[in-house]
Amino acid sequence: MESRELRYFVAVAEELHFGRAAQRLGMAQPPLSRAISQLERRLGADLLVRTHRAVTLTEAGAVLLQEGRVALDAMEAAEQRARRAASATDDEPSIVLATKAGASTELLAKLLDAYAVTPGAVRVDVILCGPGEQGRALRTGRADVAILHQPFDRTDDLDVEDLCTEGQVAVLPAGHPLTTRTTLRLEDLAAVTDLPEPRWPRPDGSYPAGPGPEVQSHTQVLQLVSLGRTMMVAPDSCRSQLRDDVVAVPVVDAQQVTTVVAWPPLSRSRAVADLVQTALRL
Amino acid sequence: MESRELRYFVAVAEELHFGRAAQRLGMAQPPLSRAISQLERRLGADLLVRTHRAVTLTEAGAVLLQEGRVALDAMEAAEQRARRAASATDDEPSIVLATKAGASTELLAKLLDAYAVTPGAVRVDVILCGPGEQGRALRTGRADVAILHQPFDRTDDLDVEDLCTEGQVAVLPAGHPLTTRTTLRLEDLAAVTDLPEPRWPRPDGSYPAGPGPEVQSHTQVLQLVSLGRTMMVAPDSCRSQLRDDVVAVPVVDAQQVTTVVAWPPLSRSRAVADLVQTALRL
DNA sequence: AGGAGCGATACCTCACGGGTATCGACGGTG
DNA sequence: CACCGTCGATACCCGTGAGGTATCGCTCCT
Repeated sequence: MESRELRYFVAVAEELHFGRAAQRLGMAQPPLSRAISQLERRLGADLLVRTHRAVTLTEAGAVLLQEGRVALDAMEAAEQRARRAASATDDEPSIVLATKAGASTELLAKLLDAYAVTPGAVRVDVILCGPGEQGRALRTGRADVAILHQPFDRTDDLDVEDLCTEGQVAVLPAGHPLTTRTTLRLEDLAAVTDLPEPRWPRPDGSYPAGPGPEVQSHTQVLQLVSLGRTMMVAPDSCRSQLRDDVVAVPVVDAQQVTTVVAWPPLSRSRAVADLVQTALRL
Repeated sequence: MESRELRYFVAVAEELHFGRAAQRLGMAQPPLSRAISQLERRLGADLLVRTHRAVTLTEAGAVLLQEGRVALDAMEAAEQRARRAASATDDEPSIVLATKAGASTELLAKLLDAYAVTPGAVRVDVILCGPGEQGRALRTGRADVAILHQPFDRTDDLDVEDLCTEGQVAVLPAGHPLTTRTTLRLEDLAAVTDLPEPRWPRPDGSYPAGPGPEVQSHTQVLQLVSLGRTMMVAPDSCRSQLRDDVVAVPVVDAQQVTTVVAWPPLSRSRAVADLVQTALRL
């Protein structure tokens, strides 16, 4: 099986629509149809069920989608890591740390400062990912180490170490009725209809449907909160970066959030090991 | 990057010789040369250093070799698992267990018997791998679960559970001088020059160089031992299957061998979970 | 009944993957 | 020191197949 065929299949399996998948792949629909049926012929198995109205996955298709994503990530990781190894030979070596845009700034700053004075420290590039995308950055080799948040991020195929656990707060516009409370419960938030949740972009740049505003950064969200256009639920530690026209109220029954440092298994980078050690000492 | 290019690169990186790699890939050397340099151009990085006398890996090449093997295994795993999911839809479902040819027969028999009476048990196909190849069978999707042996098999990217730990014995022809001893040490075996270690085939079917006989199965080895042509070091439990014209003598300072059951992370198969549970109860 | 939506089919084109022949650079050897 | 053997790169040719456009056939909605 060629990776091209697998990319095509994953696109169709995700979109469940040949036309849209072809568009996403930047090609016409007929060759895509043909490539998929050729793949099915080569595998000797049906992957998709085409009823004229909808495309659905067969059992084998579901398996190939799940395993295929892993394989494509591994392909991309191989390419990225080789690229980075090459540039490390020319320039100075460095590692890439992935974190959620705007999260845990304080912890991260402490970590980077502490690591910078470690003997043998290398440059650390920080990339900001959309929520839930840090793990993928690790799996595709765009990052060497990541800060992520249990239980939101999948970590089943990564090595992790816990850093800290904290509760969550609701961030609301100053003057909102709920800001008079000292604590909130999830049901209180569910009852809030005038402040829809913001919508973050998907990896491909498109936005999910919904009533909330489209956002790209945390500062943007805070601005929208202070304008009374949205609200946000975030870990306690975000309070240190809040503007004074927004109010944070603890949500007592929100899930505890554990901040963890994660890295790909098999990582044999000295710098990553040092950085993790530094993180654990904090 | 296409998987074809990666396969080509891995072949060259492993052979460190374009001609042999091309032969292994079943193609001519010039297109292979071209494909590799095209890959290097696309990555924007040199992967190989060609001195007219030898081909060596650059730093980036070494990274791409390591990561590329993982990625190619993942590609193959996706294909195999999809194939098996398809055939499971038609026929009855089954799982594949990989084990080393001829090892732990007793334990395995007990395990299969115990699992067979478990509610919801499915057919278990057993495949026999060359030494050290069970892990690869898991990683490439040819097997769902494997019996392997620490510390010989790599398990860093697999989930494992220990089953049992035992010492090792040297299996010698009856009448050999060392069979008068009740215990042996590794240095005793190293001093044995008349009985070379057997040579097992590599995954590609070729044999490593050496003085020992080429073998494909354990019975074959036992036959050769009884003929006084070779010797073997194996876990204690192999004693139960020995012919009476060979003698097993404990090797007191040989590494302890732990038999483990292993499966790919992310495996969400009910049958695999049941089999592992059964194994742990033994 | 008509039209819109969507995947499959038919057919064409050309880029590229793969083959053969050959070159060029080096190293061992008589 | 000239010769040859080895090995990767280059030049050139050819056929396959990936991708494009046009169109069909089926289904559902109005």
